[in-house]
Parts: sequence; structure tokens; C-alpha cells
Amino acid sequence: MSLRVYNTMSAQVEEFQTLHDKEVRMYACGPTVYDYGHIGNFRTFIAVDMLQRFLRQSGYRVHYVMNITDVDDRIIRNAARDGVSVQQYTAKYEKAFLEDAAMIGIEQPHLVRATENISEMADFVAKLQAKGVAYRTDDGSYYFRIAKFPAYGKLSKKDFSGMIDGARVDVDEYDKDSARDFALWKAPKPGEASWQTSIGPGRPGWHLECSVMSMKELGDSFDLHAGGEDLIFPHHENEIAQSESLTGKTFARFWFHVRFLLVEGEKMSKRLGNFYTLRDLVLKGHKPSSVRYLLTSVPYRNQLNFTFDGLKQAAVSVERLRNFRQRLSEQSFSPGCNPEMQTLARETITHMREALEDDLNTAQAEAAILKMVRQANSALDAGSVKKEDIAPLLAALEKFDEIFAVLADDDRPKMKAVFDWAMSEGREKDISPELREIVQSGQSSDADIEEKIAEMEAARRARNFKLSDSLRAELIAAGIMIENTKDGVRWRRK
RNA sequence: GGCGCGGUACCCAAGUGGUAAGGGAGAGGUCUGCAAAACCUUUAUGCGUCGGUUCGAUUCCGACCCGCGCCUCCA
Repeated sequence: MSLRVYNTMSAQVEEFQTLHDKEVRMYACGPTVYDYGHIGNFRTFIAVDMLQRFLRQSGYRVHYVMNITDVDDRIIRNAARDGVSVQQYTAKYEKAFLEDAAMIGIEQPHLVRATENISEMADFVAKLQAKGVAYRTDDGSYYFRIAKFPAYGKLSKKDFSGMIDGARVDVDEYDKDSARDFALWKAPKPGEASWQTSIGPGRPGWHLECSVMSMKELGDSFDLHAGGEDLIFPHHENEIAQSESLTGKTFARFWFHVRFLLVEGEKMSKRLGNFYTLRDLVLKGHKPSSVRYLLTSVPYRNQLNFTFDGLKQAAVSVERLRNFRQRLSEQSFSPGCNPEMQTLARETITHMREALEDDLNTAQAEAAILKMVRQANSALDAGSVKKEDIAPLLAALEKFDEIFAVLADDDRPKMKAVFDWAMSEGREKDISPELREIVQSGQSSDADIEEKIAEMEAARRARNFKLSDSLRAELIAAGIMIENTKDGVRWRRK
């Protein structure tokens, strides 16, 4: 079997095929760095990250390019508001984006920046103009003439046939031939950032950026282009029009779009007060791994309802997986092997692969690993897991984590970094008691904790339960979780 | 108005023309000095409503109701 993935262009699930054998060239529209990233942004980027991870796990060499849009209207406006240069402004938020992406387990793609490719963009516009599909207006802006690209609308399934006959539409604000024609290049306005280029001064339009950078990095035709569902129209439609007008070739073969999420059942918006950046959630004391798990738990084409209850559930599931792995790694086992465990591990890997090959059905992949955990835990309780079973079970967990990336117990340092950031930004008041507790649990050293546990155990063996309970309560208050097992006390930081 | 998606137990959420994955929460139990962790049992004759096709539909078709998305900046 092999990967089947939904292609927005054909509007159906297709067998994934690449232009070059075992090599994937893919591009995702990245963030416009004008603010901190919100969980909706990260749902999209995590979905593409998982796709990319799964392709690599499936044996492809992956060339994954993401752009950073570091010039646009909002950036110019906000930079002016803050009295800083566009570069200073975007540098801050690009850094924040990369930190956040790393925090939530996104592997960094090859990044390209709009402002580093301005001259290529100008050249691209010049070529479009030479082909007669772009025109310059009196103010020095350039527009794409949609009437010259009959396939316009093929991605978003929109019918523009009624409006492509060059009928002049009167639009006060613009000096373009048709209301639907879109800007390739914007002439400078006083006080705005602009570049001197072969086609005159100005700055690139957003759609142009992605066409130019994706083709520069990946070629005229490449395998897959990804983004949020909102980008289907007009952004991706416009990219296709620009690129295919120029080359006459198919621009991207597969179009991968991630559905928007809901927050507590409603569209996320600042107005509704349900708008959360990743950092907001960490400040509330939620772990990055919980957020990632929740965002991966619903297949990318389904609407995901992001709730705080769901976030707690996600945390429990992650804990369950981590506890299981710890149990396998720490316990001692008798020699030999249990064929049932061998089969279980093997079948779990197969089920996960089949689920992901089915248009990235992450919910089913998670169900498969959790089922394995339950059955293996049951066998562990019964003492029927043998030494040689450990490696296959851990290998299945590893396969899972190559895609889902939630098992590494590294939430605390990441949360500490957000804590420090909040302090340095003067947002101490936004730090929740929960976050404080987690950060504090990182303060005490392993040796201190183990000393205290030894004390607690001594009291317990002496049947001084009052003392041992109070010592345990102290540890729990400091964010340390205690478990008594057959092999002694196991502890971990919250 | 145009195009599209969805309505599955208390909650989140997969899935299938042949009789409902997984997780959380709840209840009972095993283990434990007590916890924690883990495990076991239990919780939808039912999958928005009404019709139709079929030996059989939650799954296909039609109508309707409700929610959501895109059509303008938006991941």
C-alpha cells in the first residue's frame, strides 16, 4: 500500500505520486510575521509537519520549503505604529514563530523570506508583462489580467466565465482593468517600505512571493503545495495563474489544505475572546505536548474543536504513553519472548501505517498505539512480557513518535522559556499558578528529590505513615509525582 | 445567492452496505497501609429528522432541520 491523500485540485483522494522517484518537493505558505502565532496557525503547520514526517518515514527524501512573509500591509502598519523599522518588527516575530514552532515539535523546513527575493519577483513580473498577462497602471503598480488565464478558478471551483470578457468595472480605489485582477506589485506610498527594481520602485504582492520563491527553490513544477483552507482562494488560485501563465506547466501536482479549527465550538476570534496564541496556553500552564497532541488528534481535513477539556484529555493521553515507555525501560524482565507481544507490536506498526496512508488518519493511528499500550500494560501486570519483547514494543512507540512527536519529556524547559519571556516582556501578571508550579518543579535537583524519597521510604518501612504521607505531600506540592511499583519508587516531575 | 464540509454515547472523536475504533469523564472491582500508576468490568438495539433503494442502512439516494467554512485580510 502507499499514501493516498486528498487533492483539492481534483477534489478527491488520490494515490500520492511524485515527479521524481522517492523524492518529494513540497512548499507550504508560512506565516506573515506580524504577531505571535495562534493555535489555528499551528494546526496547519503541525499537519504539514506530520505529512512531511510521514513521507520521510515512508522512505522519501523530502525537500520542504516554507516562506516567511516579512513584508505586507499589516507589517507596515504595525511597524509604523510601534515606531520601528519593518526589519526590526519582523525580526522579533520571526524569531518568536521559530521558537514556537520548535516548542510544539515542528521540524524546521527550509525557510525563504520575501524580502530576500525582491529582484527575482520584479523579474517575474517583467516576464508576465512581456507575455501580455500583466499590465502596469499609471501609479506604477502591476496587475495580473485574469481574462488571460482561462483556467482561473480551477482550484477553488469558481466560475469566472461571466466576468472575463474585459468588461471594464468601475472601482474607485483601483486603476485596474477588471475588478478581479489582482496586484502583482504595489507602487510605493509615502513613508512605506519599498525597493528599487527593474520594473520600478515598490513592493511585491503576497501571491507573487509564493510563486517566485516556490519555483526558485523547487522548480517550475513540484509535488505538493500546502496551506490553510482559507488560502485556496484567492491566494493559491492566484499563484497558479501567475506560475502557469509563465511556464505553461502544471505548477503544483497536489494541493493540501488544512481545515480551520473551532475553539470551544466557535470560530476563533479576538472579538469572542477565544483567541489563543501558543504562548497564551503555556502561560495558562498547558504543556506544549498537550497542545500538539490535541492538534494532531483530529484528521487534518475535519473541523477540530479545540477545548480546554480536550487539552486536559490530551495531557492524560500523553502521560499514558510516557508512563508506558518508562515502564518498559525501567522494569526488569525475565529472558525469552512472548509471541503475542511480538505480534502486537508488529500489528500496531502496520495499523498505524495503514491509518496514516489513508489520507493521514491520525485519529486511527493514535487509537492503534493506545490499544497496544493497554494490551501491553495488561500483559505487564500479568508478568507475561519477556526481555525480548521490549525492543519491538519500544520500536512501535518510536514509529508513532517519529510522526506525533509527543514522547520526549521536555515540556518543562520549554515552559520555563515562556516563563522567562513573560517576565522579560513585563507580563508577569499573565503567568498562571499552574505554570509557576511546573517551572518550580524544575528547580529542585534530582539528588534532593531522591534524598527526600529515601526519607519517605524509610518512614514507610517503619510504618510511620503519617511522616511518609507528609513527605509525599511535600513532594507533590513541589510538582513531583510519586508512584510505588514492585521495583521501588518511581518519580517524575509534573 | 454560489461552492463546500459536518451532525455518532455525558464530553472529544474514528468508522463501515451486514450490525458501532480510541480517549476522557462517571460507576463498580483488582492492586495498595493510603494514594499514585496500571489493569478488569460497565456506560449508543443507537449514529440530526422524515421518506426511499436493499434480504439488510448509521453507512447509498432524496427532502428537510441544525452547525460550520470559503466567496474580502485570515492558518
